[in-house]
Amino acid sequence: MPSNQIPSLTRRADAERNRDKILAAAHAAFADPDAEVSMAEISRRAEVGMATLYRNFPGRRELLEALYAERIRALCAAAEMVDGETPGAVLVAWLHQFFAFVTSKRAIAAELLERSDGTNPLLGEGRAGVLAAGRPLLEAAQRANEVRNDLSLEQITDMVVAVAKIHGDPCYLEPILQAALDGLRPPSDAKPT
Amino acid sequence: MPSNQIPSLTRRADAERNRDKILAAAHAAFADPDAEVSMAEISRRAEVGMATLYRNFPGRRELLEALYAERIRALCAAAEMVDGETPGAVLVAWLHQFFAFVTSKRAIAAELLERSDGTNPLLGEGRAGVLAAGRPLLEAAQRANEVRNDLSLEQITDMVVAVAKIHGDPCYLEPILQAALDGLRPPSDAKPT
DNA sequence: CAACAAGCGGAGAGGCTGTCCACTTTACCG
DNA sequence: CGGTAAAGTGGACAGCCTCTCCGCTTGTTG
Repeated sequence: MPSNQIPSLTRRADAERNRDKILAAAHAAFADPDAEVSMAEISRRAEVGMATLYRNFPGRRELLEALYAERIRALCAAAEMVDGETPGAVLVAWLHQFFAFVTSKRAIAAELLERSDGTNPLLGEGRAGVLAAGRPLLEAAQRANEVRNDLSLEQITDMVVAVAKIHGDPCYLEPILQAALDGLRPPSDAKPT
Repeated sequence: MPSNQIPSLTRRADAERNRDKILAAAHAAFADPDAEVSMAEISRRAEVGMATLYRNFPGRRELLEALYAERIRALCAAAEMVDGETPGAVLVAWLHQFFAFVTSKRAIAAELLERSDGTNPLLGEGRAGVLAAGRPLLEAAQRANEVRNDLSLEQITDMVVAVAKIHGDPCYLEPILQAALDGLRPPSDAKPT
């Protein structure tokens, strides 16, 4: 009697197919970093009904998270692999990767990493995962007195995201990021421990 | 025959009254810096029809500009009055005022000072005026070699606006702004002229 | 005071997010 | 192989948004 297998694991084949169609359509729709694509648009492109879209992903945010979960995981993994001469350089290098990720999918990433706003209590792996991955880097850099310690990782990532959200081509953004990251260094009179 | 006076100066009394009602209602509606108020909401609060609202202000942006034209003008005027020990300090002081303005009316100011996006060719006095007012301060600070000169004023104000748009209370934002403004200083090996 | 145009309200077009439910399709079991 | 229950589906719908249009009201002025 094989029917006692967990029913949720035996999803119907067409449901699986539809989920894939949705992800594929969404991927295509968001190819342009600045594209602002509506849920209705995605359901149209995927040739599924709204209900199908919303059953697979309870809301817009969840769809975006699913779309970029992979890249976010890569970003978290990168936190353990970046290298640099000093802890501060490591942190900065990782923040550059983070910045590149956000700008590459501006519209989505910005939405995904937005602060919770109080109304949005938990936001899955997106923000939390990135924060967990980066925290050791910040702590090391602060211990080495290379980064001011009146800043939390949340504040730093918020700053990087904010810069990434500025409209403009990379040439325009790059010096801004440079300046902002330079500002992470202690004000030149801080003391260790 | 007094009817040859410019017609647009002889607006009907009720029209004038309605314009005032709209501005008053909008002011009240936007009292909360984070309020996101719709045009429909404003027309409801002002007790006028949509048409009246849209005849007075062709679009949302124009209404916002009218609402804050005064404060923006004050900000421009302030550019000539701030003082500080050095040109760099003057610029930073003015940027702090700019920041305070943006955060005090986050929702509106962010929208008002948004880059044109290409689709939005001219944006009146808002952005342009602020830029014109601040430019001398930046140029002075750069001449004094207190601010890196790979940054334009647009880039700097965009950065400040970006930080101001981060959600969070002042205690959260303040260190971020501090860091970002610290980063304006030349990378410590720049040379004059 | 009457005529006319300026000004008005609100319905409506077309967009969005997200919900709901009658119907279709699948998977399992005899 | 076929019947049936339940999983899955589509698209209409509600309620929001911005902005437009048009027939009626009302201020102004000779």
